Amino acid sequence: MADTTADAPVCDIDGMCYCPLTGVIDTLSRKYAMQLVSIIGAHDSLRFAEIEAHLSTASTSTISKRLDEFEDAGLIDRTQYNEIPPRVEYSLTDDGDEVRTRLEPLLEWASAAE
Amino acid sequence: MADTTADAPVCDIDGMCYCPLTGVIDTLSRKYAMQLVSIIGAHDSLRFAEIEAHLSTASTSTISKRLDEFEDAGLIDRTQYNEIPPRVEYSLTDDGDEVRTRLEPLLEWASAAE
DNA sequence: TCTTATACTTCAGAGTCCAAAGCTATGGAG
DNA sequence: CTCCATAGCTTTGGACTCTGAAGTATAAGA
Repeated sequence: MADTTADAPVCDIDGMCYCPLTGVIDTLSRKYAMQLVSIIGAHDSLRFAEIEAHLSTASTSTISKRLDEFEDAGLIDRTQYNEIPPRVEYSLTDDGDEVRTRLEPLLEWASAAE
Repeated sequence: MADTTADAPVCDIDGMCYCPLTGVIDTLSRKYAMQLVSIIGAHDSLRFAEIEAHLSTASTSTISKRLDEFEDAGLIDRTQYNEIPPRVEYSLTDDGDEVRTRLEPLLEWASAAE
């Protein structure tokens, strides 16, 4: 009863447990985030309108936000070509490809279970 | 231009792409959802207060909602013991354990990258 | 001049997250 | 007989997030 550490018995188990995990997982814990990583990774690079066509249930603004967040998190590269009409291409960074690789088994199982 | 299918050139690539994937992925695409599966799976079974202790940044109501969603999705079992005070235990189903297994590589990489 | 094309941004409304307080039931202390 | 403690939630009101629809910028072509 008289313990120096008040009462915080967290992660005192044999196995592993990713308790207050933040960072990349927070970025992926948003609507369409995992699908988006998978879609970009399945191609070498994609333009905004192509992403929209693949992920037609997501709104334009949500896709735009996800792309911004991924760029901030270092998961994707955004390459802008100053042409008219403008052209922008998105592709995965090495970290982004790492995430996609580790996401693949989950997505595969989830799509088989539909 | 004169095509029977209006204009829906989706997923016409060599590799695979999980485009409008819904179901389990939607359930996992919410705050703390992936951590929650991992935490429950790391133990045989857990009580509500223990989950709260592990996931202390999440609010009570959010944890409650995630647990309901997981039960609806068939990822966890909820066992209620009618004692006073009441006792409830949560554990992964076979599907839930399958998800956890496939989630593990991602969480491991994400926690190493922190 | 009007249309087309691309890649967004802005808006209002609906839905989701938060902390804190309340609820159910029972047994024991005062 | 009233109060407190315990466990597992639900409720509340305010802040943040997602949605579809509409608007922005630029220049070539009809």
